Formats: sequence, C-alpha cells, structure tokens
Amino acid sequence: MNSATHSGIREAIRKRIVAGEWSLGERMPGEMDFAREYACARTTVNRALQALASEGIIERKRKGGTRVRPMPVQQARLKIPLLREQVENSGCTYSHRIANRGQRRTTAPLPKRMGLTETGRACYLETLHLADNKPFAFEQRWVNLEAVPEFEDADLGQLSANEWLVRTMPFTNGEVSLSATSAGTALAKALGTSDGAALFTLERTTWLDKKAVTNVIFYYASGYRLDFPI
Amino acid sequence: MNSATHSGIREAIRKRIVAGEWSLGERMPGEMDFAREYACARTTVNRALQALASEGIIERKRKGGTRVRPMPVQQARLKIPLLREQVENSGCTYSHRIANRGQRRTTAPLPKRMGLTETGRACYLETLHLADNKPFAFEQRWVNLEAVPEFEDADLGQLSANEWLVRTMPFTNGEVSLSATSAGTALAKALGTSDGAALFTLERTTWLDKKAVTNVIFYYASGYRLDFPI
DNA sequence: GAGTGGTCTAGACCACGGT
DNA sequence: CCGTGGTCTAGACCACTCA
Repeated sequence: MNSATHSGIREAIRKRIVAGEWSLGERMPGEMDFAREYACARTTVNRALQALASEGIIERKRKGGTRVRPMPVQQARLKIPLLREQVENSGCTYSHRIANRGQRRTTAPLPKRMGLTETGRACYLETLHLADNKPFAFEQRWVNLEAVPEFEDADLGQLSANEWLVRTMPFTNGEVSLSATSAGTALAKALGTSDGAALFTLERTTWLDKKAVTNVIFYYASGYRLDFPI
Repeated sequence: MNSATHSGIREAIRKRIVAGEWSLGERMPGEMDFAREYACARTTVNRALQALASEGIIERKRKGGTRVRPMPVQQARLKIPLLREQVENSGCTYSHRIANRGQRRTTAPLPKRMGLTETGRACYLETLHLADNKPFAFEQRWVNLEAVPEFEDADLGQLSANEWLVRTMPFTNGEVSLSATSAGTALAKALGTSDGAALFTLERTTWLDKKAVTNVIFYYASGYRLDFPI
C-alpha cells in the first residue's frame, strides 16, 4: 500500500468510495487518519481529497469532516475545439468562406446577451465552414468594435474570424448556450440540408472585464455530435 | 502587491497575461522569479501557475519554462443537473411518468455503445419527465441487469430511474454525447410538439470499471437550452 | 549536463463551524 | 471552545527536456 503520491492516494480512495466502504453521507476518516494509513504527509492527502471534492464525489467542511456526497454532481470538462481542428481531426480538409460582412451602428438587432449600448459600433459577419468542401457549420457573429477596433481591418482570408479573435483577443469570462434549431430556408440552403432539419447549435458570448467582445452562433450541419468523457 | 495566497497570485498573473505583458508563446518568468516578486514560497507560485495551466491559458514544460498559450483551449466545466433539479430550479413542479418498462434478453437493439454481450440480461425503460404537468423531456434508457441486478425490483414511483441509479450505483467513467434530433411522430406526440421539431438531445453511457451500467438518451422539449459559464 | 517544473515533507498558523 | 480542513513555508529530491 505505498504509492504515496497525491494521484495514487486519490485513486486508491476513489476505489474505496466506489466499493462502498463508506455509505452515502457518512463521515470518512480525516486527513490525518489517511496520512497515517498511507504513511505520507497530511498535505499529500489534502491534495488528493481536494481533487475528489472538485470532482463532486465528496463534500468537505471544516470541523464537519469529509463525507461521500449522497447525490454526486454530474459534471465534465467540456473542451470546445476550434472548428478547423474539429474538421482536421476527422481527417478532412478545412476551408471557410465569408458569406456576408457588414458594419452597422448598433441599432436593433444586436443580441441582448452582449448588452451593448445603442450607440456602439459593431461588426456583423457570416461565415460558412467547410470540410472537404462540404458544409460543416454556419457561423453568425457580432464583434464589438469598441472592444476590438483592429477587427475592422483584419484580413480574414487565411484565418477565420474565430481564430483571429482567439489569437488576438483575450477574454476574462464568457457564456455558452447549447440548443437545437430547426433549419429555416436560408440556413438549410447554406448548409445543404432540407428545410426543418435539426441543427445542433452553440452560442457563445465573451467579455473582457465588463465589456462585451463578441457573440457568435454556430449552426452545425445535420448529424453533428459533440462527444466528451465524464 | 501582497496577497501572497495562491488564488491572489493566480488572479494577479492572469491580469498581467490579459494585459499583454508577455506576448503569445513568449517565455514567462520562472516560479522562483515570481516567488521573489510576490515574496512567497515557490510552492505557492506553483499552485497558482498549475491552476492557470489547467485552464488552458498557459503551457508549462520542465526545462522549457512557462509560456502563454498561442491558442488557448476553450474549455468549460459543464454541470449536468438532474432533471428534477432543472425543473425545480426554474420554479416548476416536477413529476414523471413511466411510459414503458420492459425486460428482454439482450438481442439486437441494445446500443452498441454499451458493448454488452448478446447473452446478457438488460432492462429497457421509457420515462416522460414533466414540469408543471407539461412535457419537459423524454427518456429512453437501457440498464444492464448484470451490473445492477437490484434495478429489476426498484420502485420507480417516487424516485425516477435516473435518480435511483445516481443514488445507488456509482460509476467510474462515462461518455456524453450532445446532438440535435428531429422529432419523429412518436416523440413529437410524447413531448407535445409538432412533427419534425428540433430537439436538444443528450446521450450518456456509464461504466463501472469495464462493465456497462446504463445508457440513456434524453430528448428535451423544444426550446430547451443548456447554459454554462466559460 | 543543467535548468526548469513536479512533488513530497514536517511544521505552523488560520478560519470556519459544530458542540 | 476546539476539531477539522485550508493554506503557507522552507527545504529537498526527482524527472523531464532542452541545448
């Protein structure tokens, strides 16, 4: 019983939890108990238990001790790859076409999520992303030119807007929203599917401090799945 | 300049990265440099930098030092709440109805994802989840009775199958797949929407060690969105 | 080979929150 | 109050990888 490393101890304790050594909600041994048992420092046990807590498997409270969560939180780390990477990872050739690029003083249509002032300047862009020259995803994007003035003159021939922004513009926080959309006529035509097809949809808004940077909606071609481990 | 705590240092360094103090891919100061600068132990800096690395903002290599990632990984922690909690959090009353409960020797239709043997016993279940008595999501589930024999006799009147399994059955790993489905006639009827409506779809398979436990597909009623911060 | 991050230790003090 | 987890320190050794 000696892999006195934090990950070794973490997995050992995880197995004991799964095996049911402590029932749901029951108090587990304290850090010092485990430290004695595994013959290591308390710090090492602490790190292992903190990892399990951040996974939602156990709950820890000062003085209250450590307990097995009665109802574990189901959570996963979801990586949202760049479209280019998604396409290339599936062995296809990536390309993109700017479908529509405009600029307007913000009036009506700017997504509420961005919370822009009516007077702000913003830029609207539609891009079609292709895999082996077949439609893969359709992108609608607003960019707040007050946050990213350089975007106005960016050359998006090589780099897509998405990649340009990721490379150039950091952000401090954002929000993602996943949903399903029934393809309207224009969308169906752009993606080469039939009217009313169900499209997996990802919307993302990012902020730099409190200033909206960009809002984007990706409509993925029919049949797309976003897979990830849990 | 002295909150010599790992989170304080982490946020301070994050701000400096966002402010552009080091350009993309450029080498940042080492742990000992930061430790001197913030007047703290190297361990504390290490913890701060490891957190930033796990967020995908920086890259660290032994001997190679720490660098700002040229193309940060977009990732988020996605919490998948229980249906009951989703409904109750939106201020509605939750209920569910078992639509169909069967048991069969596994023959053809068992999802490939579960990787069950043809001879195994499994249980199939359909559940309609309601919010204020209106359809919220439709669930199709397979349960591997060889992994969870108790499920066969479980009383699912109070607790839904999902909650019963979460409470009773731990799992070691799983896979989630998000997609969009066009409602067929039966689905549309169950969810009270029109034929061909776009439904947000979540499929999840879980394993205990190498043994499949359950495979479930949730079809959410039209208009559902899964939101999370990034 | 040498510099960097990865990790462990032993000890200390603190903060929260049950009793 | 006082036990528990949360965190910091100073020092040490190791492992990777770049030059």
